[in-house]
Amino acid sequence: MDVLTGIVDRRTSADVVFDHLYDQIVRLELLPGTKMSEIEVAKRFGLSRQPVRDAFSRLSNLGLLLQRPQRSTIVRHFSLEVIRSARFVRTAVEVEVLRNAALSRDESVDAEIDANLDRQLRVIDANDVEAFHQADYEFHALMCRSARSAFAFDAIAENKAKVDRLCMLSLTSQDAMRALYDDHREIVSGQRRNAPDAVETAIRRHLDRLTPVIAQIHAEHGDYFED
Amino acid sequence: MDVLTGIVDRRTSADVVFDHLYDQIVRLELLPGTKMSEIEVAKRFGLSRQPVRDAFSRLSNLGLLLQRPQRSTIVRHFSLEVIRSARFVRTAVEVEVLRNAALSRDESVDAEIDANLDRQLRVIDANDVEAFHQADYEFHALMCRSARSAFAFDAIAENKAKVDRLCMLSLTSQDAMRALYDDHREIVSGQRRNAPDAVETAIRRHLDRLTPVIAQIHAEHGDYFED
DNA sequence: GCAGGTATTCTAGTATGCAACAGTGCAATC
DNA sequence: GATTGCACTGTTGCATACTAGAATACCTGC
Repeated sequence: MDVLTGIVDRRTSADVVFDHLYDQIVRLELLPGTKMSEIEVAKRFGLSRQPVRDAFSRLSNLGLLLQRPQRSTIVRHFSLEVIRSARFVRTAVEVEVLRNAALSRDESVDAEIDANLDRQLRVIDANDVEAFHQADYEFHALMCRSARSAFAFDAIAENKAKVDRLCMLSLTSQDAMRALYDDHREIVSGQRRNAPDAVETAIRRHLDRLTPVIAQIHAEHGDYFED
Repeated sequence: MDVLTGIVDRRTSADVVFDHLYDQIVRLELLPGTKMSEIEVAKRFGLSRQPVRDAFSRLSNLGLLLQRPQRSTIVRHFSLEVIRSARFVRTAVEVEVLRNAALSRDESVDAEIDANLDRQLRVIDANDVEAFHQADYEFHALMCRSARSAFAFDAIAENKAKVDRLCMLSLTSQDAMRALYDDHREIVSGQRRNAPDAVETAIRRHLDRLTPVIAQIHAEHGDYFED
């Protein structure tokens, strides 16, 4: 969001509420369908309704809350449609980025990428899922930088927000993490061999790995979905 | 935005203000850098500051306004960086859409596409720039539907908002419109020949036509830019 | 005449109160 | 016993008032 609002702002109460709720929603501490009253949240933070209203409005813009006039506001359900759309865009952008990166990359990022891959390996051995997610996130950011398209990562991150909650439900096994890691390696390898086609195949397969996970979550937690 | 908020809501005062200001900003009736006082706008609409605040907040989220705490809010300047990013995403999504469309398309949309192309030709002859922009917009929406990826157009439209104002400054000549029309024809032709590579080349050239236009606008209206 | 500080006047952030509307439960009637 | 009407409660939308910070203009001292 800072990308849009520009200048780093003094932190306002509304910001605090926003960050807190965002975190709770994405971590699924607030489940889809949960009723959110402005008054109740205001009380909880010791504030008036106004800053809470502000925060609610922002969360609605991100698609995390559903505000219905004169009716209660609820934590938005997952939507297969929205997820599909977000993944489509993400795939499109990643493919474009990596194609660029395979044709001409910024070699000064190579060392960071190697270090990141090493770190992935370490946290997989330690079976630290949280850390792996973090490293994965950074990997894709690094690839954007490598493609001299750092800005593209904003778009990826934006779409990530719409899918992130869902990922909290996918208990990542060590094998699954290993598969993702192998994809990463293959992508980097293809990039360094200047093999755009190989990279594209790899990234598509990489992002497709989420498909069965989503189907499984939909089957297990149908009540979290609106469709 | 309806995609995010879901249900069709009763129109609120904040909605009215939002729509009105959005329109004014995109049409460049409000120029980048214009100071926007909540109080002043509220007076103009005969409302209190609250709904105006709401509208401002939404416009900030879209990157059209810049709210600075305790300082005046202004119409956001163009940013080459933001434009670059938006165009990158747009290109990525369009390429992905059209590649799909070239591989397997929904033929039931063909007739609408043909009708749209005819309309483009007519409005070019009439030199109706506004109508051409509209037809162009619809063309790309139709191509998304043809690719069975109607949802992808949301992403395109979203990014369009960031660039749309700028297009108001590009006085489109009949020749320029004709060139765009020819691109459209070539894209459709490639699609119907199942020639994804030809389509990709065409769409990239198509979207690249904006590059010199932007450079020219930047040169002529440097004061509208923040960089 | 110039520089620095202060006071004024903007701005936005927040608090509170009122109005309008949706949902719910109870009661009265059929 | 079922159904309909009504009042009540809870919700958001909007208005107003107050606070605090930032910019500016002015005034004073040099």
